[in-house]
Amino acid sequence: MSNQDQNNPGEESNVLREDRKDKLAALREKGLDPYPHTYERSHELAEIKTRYEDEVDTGEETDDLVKVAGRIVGFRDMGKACFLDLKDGTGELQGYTNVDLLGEDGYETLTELDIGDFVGLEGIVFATNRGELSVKVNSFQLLSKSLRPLPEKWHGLQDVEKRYRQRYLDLIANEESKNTFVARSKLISSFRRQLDDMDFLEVETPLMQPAAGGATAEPFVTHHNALDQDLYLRIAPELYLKRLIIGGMEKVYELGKNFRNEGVSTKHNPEFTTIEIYQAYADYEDAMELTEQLIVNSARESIGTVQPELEEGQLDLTPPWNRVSMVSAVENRTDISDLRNKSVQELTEFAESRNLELPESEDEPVWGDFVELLFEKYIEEELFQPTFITDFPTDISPLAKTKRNGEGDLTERFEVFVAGIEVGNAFTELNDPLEQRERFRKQVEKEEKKKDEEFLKALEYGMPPTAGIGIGLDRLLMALTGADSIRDVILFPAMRRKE
RNA sequence: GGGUCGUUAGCUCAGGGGCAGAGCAUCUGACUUUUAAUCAGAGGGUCGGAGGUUCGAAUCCUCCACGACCCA
Repeated sequence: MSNQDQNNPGEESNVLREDRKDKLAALREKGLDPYPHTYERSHELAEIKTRYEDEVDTGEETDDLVKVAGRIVGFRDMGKACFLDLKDGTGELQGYTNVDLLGEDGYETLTELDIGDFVGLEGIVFATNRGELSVKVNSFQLLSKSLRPLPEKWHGLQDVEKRYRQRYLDLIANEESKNTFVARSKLISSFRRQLDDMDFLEVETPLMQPAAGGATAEPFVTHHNALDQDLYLRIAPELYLKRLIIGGMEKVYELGKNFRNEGVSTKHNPEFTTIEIYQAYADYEDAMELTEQLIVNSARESIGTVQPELEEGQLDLTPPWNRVSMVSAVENRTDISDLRNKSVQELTEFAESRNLELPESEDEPVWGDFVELLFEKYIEEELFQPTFITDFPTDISPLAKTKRNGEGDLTERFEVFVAGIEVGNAFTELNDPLEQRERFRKQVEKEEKKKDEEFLKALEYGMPPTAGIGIGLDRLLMALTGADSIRDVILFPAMRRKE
């Protein structure tokens, strides 16, 4: 058989779909509208379950007439009586009917419906002889004809590629997937609600920026035709949010996407969602408390617990969380002592002796690169219970303020790890404009100076002491649900185009 | 970017040189309280694509596409 419909090149064709198109035509011939505009339902399916579950005994009928609607996901025909499973956004409910209830014609029309079709059912609530709460259908209406078969109900949709490319099928077939994305939605609204309640203002800063700053990452480039100017999709909102602090908006947050033109992996999607929070007159100690609070509450409100059972064991988010300085973590895990006084030369030799290599870079390696390398190699994955790793090297933290006790090699910066995943990064913001200028100069020797000049200008007007927090919401959801891949928490993850 | 594995019916999967298979789904028939309904029968395939080896390729080889995992 040809894979292309004769009249519509490009349109897929198979026997199952042809059957359904024939049924669609037959319905129209009978004068029925297969795609009516609306249907007024009296209850959602979960409402009926909640209300009647304990009230109706096996074999008992109520007098309550209800109208429900949803997708047919199961059908059991017994000749002159049948059962169907109806699914709506809230749950599933069984419908029962027979020839006596619908008449010969009506019954025949009903049994010619397909799994996947949307219908409205009207009837009384009752419980079958087996005790299953059901609707005894005395009239029904087709609400939308489905032309393609759904994935098999028992095994669900297993094909990983199809689950990502056709997420709607995944959502229909795999309950856990649906639950993950419901949790995602609740997680996001929880962050918003908590911050709003604390009088933070939600703000929006440019996604398209003349220069992509605030982090080290490869940006996506686009072009504005009228301005005849290249623009970059933001890699972080940080530099704009600090301008708002400078402008007197003392508590702001932005929840949205960042874009990084780098590899795709189980932990990286080219677009990902973060929340960045800035608070004037606060420091990184305050940021740790706020981070704990936000994550604990958002876990409770999204996955419904602060002690989720994951494959690796039970995660316990109850504060306070462990706080370990990065240097001491590395010292304890390796046999390096007095790490802060080790030279780049010594650390290079140590790394070589352990077969460790720094990621490729055009810049000369600095002390902090090795501390970070050792941390990532030996400690990061072991951090199952929530932990703050504090006091990052200054030379890898260009936007963070150095420690207040005068230790210039370290900053008041932390990252927070949950279930072995880095979910957040925060610091006491560097607000000394001349020092910031110097740090940028060291950081990007070659790049054009203009890049950060507007931000430096803003800083020179004066920024109050400020704490900033960034939390990766995809990563956080992965940690809370035990997802192995970021694609399992992003509805439509980036995929290569397929012919 | 490199390595390993995968791609067979709508879905879930067997089959690894000799006729293209199973379960579910679909279609036909039976069955008026089933629930992975049951029973009997039938239809459904570019075996991811292209090339090669062979008397013969879903199967072996090469290249390509897409995906998963690991490494960078």
